[in-house]
Amino acid sequence: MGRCFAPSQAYPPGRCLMARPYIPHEIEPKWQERWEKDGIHHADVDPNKPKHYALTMFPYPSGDLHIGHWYAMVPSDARARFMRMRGYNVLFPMGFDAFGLPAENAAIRRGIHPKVWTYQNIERMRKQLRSMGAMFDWRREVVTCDPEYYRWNQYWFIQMYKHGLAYRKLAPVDWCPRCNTTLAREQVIGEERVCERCGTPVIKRNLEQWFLKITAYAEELKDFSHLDWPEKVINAQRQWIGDRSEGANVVFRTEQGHPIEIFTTRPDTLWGATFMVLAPEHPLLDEIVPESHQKQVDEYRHRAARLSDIERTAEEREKTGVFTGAYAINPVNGERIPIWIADYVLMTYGTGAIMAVPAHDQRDFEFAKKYGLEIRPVIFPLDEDGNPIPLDPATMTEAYEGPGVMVNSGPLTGTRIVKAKGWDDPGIMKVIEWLEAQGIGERAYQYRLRDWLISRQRYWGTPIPMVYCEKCGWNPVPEDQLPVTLPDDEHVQWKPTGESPLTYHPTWKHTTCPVCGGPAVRETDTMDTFIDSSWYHLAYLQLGTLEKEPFDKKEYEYWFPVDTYTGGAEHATMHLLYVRFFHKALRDMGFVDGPEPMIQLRCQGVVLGEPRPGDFVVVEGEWTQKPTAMTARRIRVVRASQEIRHLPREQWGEFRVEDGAIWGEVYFRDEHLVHVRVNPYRPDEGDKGEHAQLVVVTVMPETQVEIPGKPDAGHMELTYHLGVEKMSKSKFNVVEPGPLVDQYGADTVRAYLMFFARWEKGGPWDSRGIEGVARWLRRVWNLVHESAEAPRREDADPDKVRQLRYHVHSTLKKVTHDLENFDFNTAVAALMELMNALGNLKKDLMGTAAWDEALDVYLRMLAPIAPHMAEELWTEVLGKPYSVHQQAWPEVDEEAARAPEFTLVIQVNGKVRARIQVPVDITEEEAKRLALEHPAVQRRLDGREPKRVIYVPGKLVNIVV
RNA sequence: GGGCACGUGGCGGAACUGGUAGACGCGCGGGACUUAGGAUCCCGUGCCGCAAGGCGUGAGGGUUCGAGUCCCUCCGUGCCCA
Repeated sequence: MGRCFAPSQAYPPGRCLMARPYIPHEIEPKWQERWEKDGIHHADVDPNKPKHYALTMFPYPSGDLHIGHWYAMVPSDARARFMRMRGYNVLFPMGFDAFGLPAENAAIRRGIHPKVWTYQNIERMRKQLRSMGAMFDWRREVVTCDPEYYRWNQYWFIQMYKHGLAYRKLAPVDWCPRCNTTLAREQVIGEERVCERCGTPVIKRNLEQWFLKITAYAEELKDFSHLDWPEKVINAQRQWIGDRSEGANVVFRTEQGHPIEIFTTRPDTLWGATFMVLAPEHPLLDEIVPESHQKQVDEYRHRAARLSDIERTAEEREKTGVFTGAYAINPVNGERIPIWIADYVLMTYGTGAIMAVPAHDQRDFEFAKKYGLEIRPVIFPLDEDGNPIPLDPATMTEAYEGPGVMVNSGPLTGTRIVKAKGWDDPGIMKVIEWLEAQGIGERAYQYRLRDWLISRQRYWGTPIPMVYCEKCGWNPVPEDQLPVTLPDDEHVQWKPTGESPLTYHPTWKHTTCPVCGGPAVRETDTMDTFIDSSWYHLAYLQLGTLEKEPFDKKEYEYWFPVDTYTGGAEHATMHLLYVRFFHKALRDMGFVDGPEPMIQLRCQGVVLGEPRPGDFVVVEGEWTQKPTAMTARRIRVVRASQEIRHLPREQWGEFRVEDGAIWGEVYFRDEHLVHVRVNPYRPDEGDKGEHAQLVVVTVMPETQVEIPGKPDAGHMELTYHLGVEKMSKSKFNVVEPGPLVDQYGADTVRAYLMFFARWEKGGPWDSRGIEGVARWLRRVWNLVHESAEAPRREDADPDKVRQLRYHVHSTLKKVTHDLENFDFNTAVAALMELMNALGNLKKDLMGTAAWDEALDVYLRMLAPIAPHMAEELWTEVLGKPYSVHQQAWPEVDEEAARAPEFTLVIQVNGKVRARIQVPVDITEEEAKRLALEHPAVQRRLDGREPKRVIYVPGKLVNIVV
């Protein structure tokens, strides 16, 4: 019988067995509409069912859904579906993280309003998301740039402000002195740190900004005991938060009386402080530097402002600094000590000022040696008998940072310092108590974690709901006046100023003081967009409007917390930390409860671009510099290098220079040049590219370019060599899901994304591999169609039935286990394997009851992975009750899943010598007997007695000679 | 410089608590069916060897009856932090 290409509508039952081809775009939109219409993905509170809140990170609406979005969301969807089939009431919502910079940049560059740009993108991405066939409950969608959403950002902020968790403080920002504006971090370009627009070196400048007190939760955030999160993420957070350093805050004063607070872990060395060091951007410098030193201070500040924090604090770097001409008074002994500035002190770290004790701190020691500052030991180490060993500053080669006894320390002289670290050192504690009694210092601690700076000098974000009045200072906007909405009239100007357009708006910022009713101005900065994603998991818990409440209390009580959260690990120290902080802050303010917002976290890997070879070309032309540069007369693509590489080596051809022509692979190309690599790349011979010889070929306007199949091609169409790299538009290695879905259908793309790599690992995309998955699904499609037409039969061979049921139930067991554990690739592999087994058994069993069971189980297992095909085959082809997605996950028949026999491995001295099939219930004696009798063993035993015989039930017998 | 991962065929990857290395798929080789095929189906495919057999999880060492898996040293790659 020939192949029958009847279109599906004309598919006549009972004829043409393999007739109906699998055409995904005929079934996928159909089911998507039906599911939508029937609301089968709606998740509603149902106290009679166990709940499962599955959440996957919502996308930024950048324009188009990337393959990375699919990679993150599709397996999450498959697992949510799996959980639903297992009897859970599953909530799987979706929304858009819609505030952010790209929208504003589009406004600046193209004059399109960020709101218009964003909502257009959302519209497009909604459609694309639907094409995935995921079970999102769209009724709960949230869009963070919607005033109904961001009013709650403002509400939370005000609550935190009222609870002392939000405060305002001076902090440095990057500043372009030429454009006279602040710059976002991404606007500062390269190692030279220049302004992206004018190329002027960027400096740091202080600005009043809002902070959230995440450090108040540092200790609790380091407790991960309630979380089932990847070790990698936990480690990153732990390291990010850092250890608590315990010490004291001590207030020094300048000669003029300005307070300078410092933090130290070694208050016991206070009497050895011989100078102070301030960060170059410390605001006090504007007041205390005398005229005589102004110039050198300014110069130094200017230089320091250009370095990154990492460069400034690198340990190996030599410390630099200058004297400010000002002096401070050491509060413990009234001594006058010089104030220096040095770039290794950061404004963002601690208070931006340190006391320097060169005798007992290595960095201070090096600094003092370099600039000839006094080194005064105030801790002497002790010898074995407990007698102090005096330190002589003249002969010290490094700071003494260890324990000992305090000397030259006024009333505390003689105090023992045991550990030289932390509050459990009684000596240090004694010093702190003394400082507290004197009113010059107090216990304090610090973490590596800094408070969360949320101010952004940008338009497209949540306005910070604070108002400043000359008389009353900063006050929150009254809650009944929320939301403070962004103005979007014609007065908003999209100037690339780096400051929020809100500042320049003629009327927006002017308001009245909520306290005195007098004139006041609004905060014109907006919030960091990470605020938006810090509580969106709560916002999904509503069916109506967010107008009255941030989430529905009943919904909250049922659904919260998130059971499974999926997304990228790159958010480890940002979003994933902020969301935990937010939860804890909200909990302490009485809005939510429980230790953590997201119990289980799983992170997908990254889909990298496909490695690809460059075109193989023959270039004819004239050498301009033999043998490294030539001008091309003619460039001809000869064969894909992929093919070349498979040729035997002797056919590869060699580098030819004598006749003005070269043959090689394109490694790079731009408008004027093509780089051709003339020694063929031979990875299979260990060639890592070290013998590469590149010829730079200049392309002239009149150069002929011949690419087979492309008549009018120019040299810009030559493809060039690309290894495994992140996908990026400029490298042309971006895989777009749209065309893939058009070609293969969403189910195939879904299945391939689950199959091609371990989900948590990711890896390079391989466009050929998808064919294998497509073939598998087509085979399933054909098999089920064939089965539907097959005549019934009762003559099943019991042995074959046993085999079939073994395959079905052992696969079911594996797939269940794998989906549970996010091992999507092996789940798909198991289904492929079962498909192969079904293919082998079909002639014996198709049409029997056992066969029906097999297909039934198969389609249920397929449903989470290829939802459209499973539905079509289940409902339409087999005529089972709609919908397959509302069916229960099948139960494993443990009896059937057990193989009747297994392969017993027989080893001699740990090396495999034979394998025999034995029944599963074989006894130890029997197994050992069979092993010892085996000829392969006898031959090696050669009459000797085995020293030992090891038996591992169900596995092997190892005979030790 | 520190921390954390990882290193398996030509390729992507399997291998649960140490127990048959290479499941599944790609690619490749052969065959069938076709006017033809890049469609479909079947067979083969870690390496060496005609075979018996030997060798194989980055390199070297160790623990063990037995190591891809555990321990040590080194090399390489990736990510995070400084």
